[in-house]
Amino acid sequence: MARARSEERRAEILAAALTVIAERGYRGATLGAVAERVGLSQQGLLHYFPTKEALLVAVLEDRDRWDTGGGAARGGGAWRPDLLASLVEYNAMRPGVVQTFSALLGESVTEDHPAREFFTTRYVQVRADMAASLRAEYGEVLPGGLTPERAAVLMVAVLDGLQYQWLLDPSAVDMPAAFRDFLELLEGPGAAGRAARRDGEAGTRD
Amino acid sequence: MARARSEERRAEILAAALTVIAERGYRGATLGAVAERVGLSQQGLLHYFPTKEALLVAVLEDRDRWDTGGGAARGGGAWRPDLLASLVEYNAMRPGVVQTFSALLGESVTEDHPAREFFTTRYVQVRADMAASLRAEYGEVLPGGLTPERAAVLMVAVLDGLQYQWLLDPSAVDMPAAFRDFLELLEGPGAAGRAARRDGEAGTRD
DNA sequence: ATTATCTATAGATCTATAGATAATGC
DNA sequence: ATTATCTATAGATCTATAGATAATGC
Repeated sequence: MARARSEERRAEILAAALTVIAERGYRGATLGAVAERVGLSQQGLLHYFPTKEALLVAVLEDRDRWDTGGGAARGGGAWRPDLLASLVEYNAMRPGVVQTFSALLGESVTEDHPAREFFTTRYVQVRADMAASLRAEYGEVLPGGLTPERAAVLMVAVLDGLQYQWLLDPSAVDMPAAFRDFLELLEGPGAAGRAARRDGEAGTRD
Repeated sequence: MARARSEERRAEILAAALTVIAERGYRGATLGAVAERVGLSQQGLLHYFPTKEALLVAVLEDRDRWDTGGGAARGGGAWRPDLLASLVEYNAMRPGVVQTFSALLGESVTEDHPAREFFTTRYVQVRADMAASLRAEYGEVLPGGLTPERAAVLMVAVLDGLQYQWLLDPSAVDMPAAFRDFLELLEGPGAAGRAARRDGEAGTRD
């Protein structure tokens, strides 16, 4: 019971940290602000996460579990283009989470940032997984003419870049539609039909 | 003479601010660190820029002049795809500047960030200028099938997104090559030849 | 007068440590 | 014993204001 309580508390704290980081970035986030949101004193929070950096690491590990933890996600299938299109649609409904990780990604390029290695390692793996998915689907050359590896770099770039434009000006940027546009460039005309056939779904996109 | 001295000093301070922001972001940058780099006391610096925010605004205004100030840049021609390809190549040689603005863009999505409006306004205009350039070149539909407006959103996303991947792991990402890949997707095969003909240059890309 | 700088410092914060108190689990 | 929290506080910073000093420009 105590253990369960404790886990609950930690989860509450992580959720609060997500929110505060979205509002102010990691450097701007204060332990006091996170604690207040949970209804703890700042020192009470430090009982669960002994340092500010430990809290950030926990936030990042949590994300890692989410992204790669699900059964279907393991082994390269998580970053299939059609699943990504759904992910983008899902993300467009939770600006808070997108804002947290966009703020962290932006900060992570500065020196000695505790999230830097996380993002670096993660992108190596995400690009590799995407390339594998694209290769499985299209072989060595996509309809648009790129190799899977070269397409993967652009895919990650589009995903991240769209988030910034969308966060800054949600009404000016239709993030899911833009991502679908990009997929069509990569996959050539008829991509929507191909995806629908594979999933056994009817209906068209766009 | 006093005026000239003063302008020089301000320029020195702006250059130092660029560097410190690249290292630590705006929130992490301290006036003391900027001042030290110029060889001034923190209070001496405040003589030139009365607040930290005033210093940031000056950095951003400086960038605005750079981007849109040149004669050829005015009126929409600055964001032509072929010029962008050169800009990306140029940027790949100055990671410091790229890092400054990538860090600022990342921070700008957090609440009440003093650069938020700058980036929001800027992106509206950049997208519009790009769309105008693409329309002038291709008309209502690009070879890849997108309208100029829809292509512009993706182009900005690719530019920003590639910078993060490249800053985190320069040896893993060939930023200029990736951007050329994207242009070929947009413009279809033969884009390199088309650009070369327009510029009266020989030679191929890629 | 104005400009360029400096010393001193007020007033806010922030992280993290120390040590106490109360409740829970063997 | 261990867990969950709290009060108190040390030790660092940070921004910005106040006021002094020296040099430059009319």
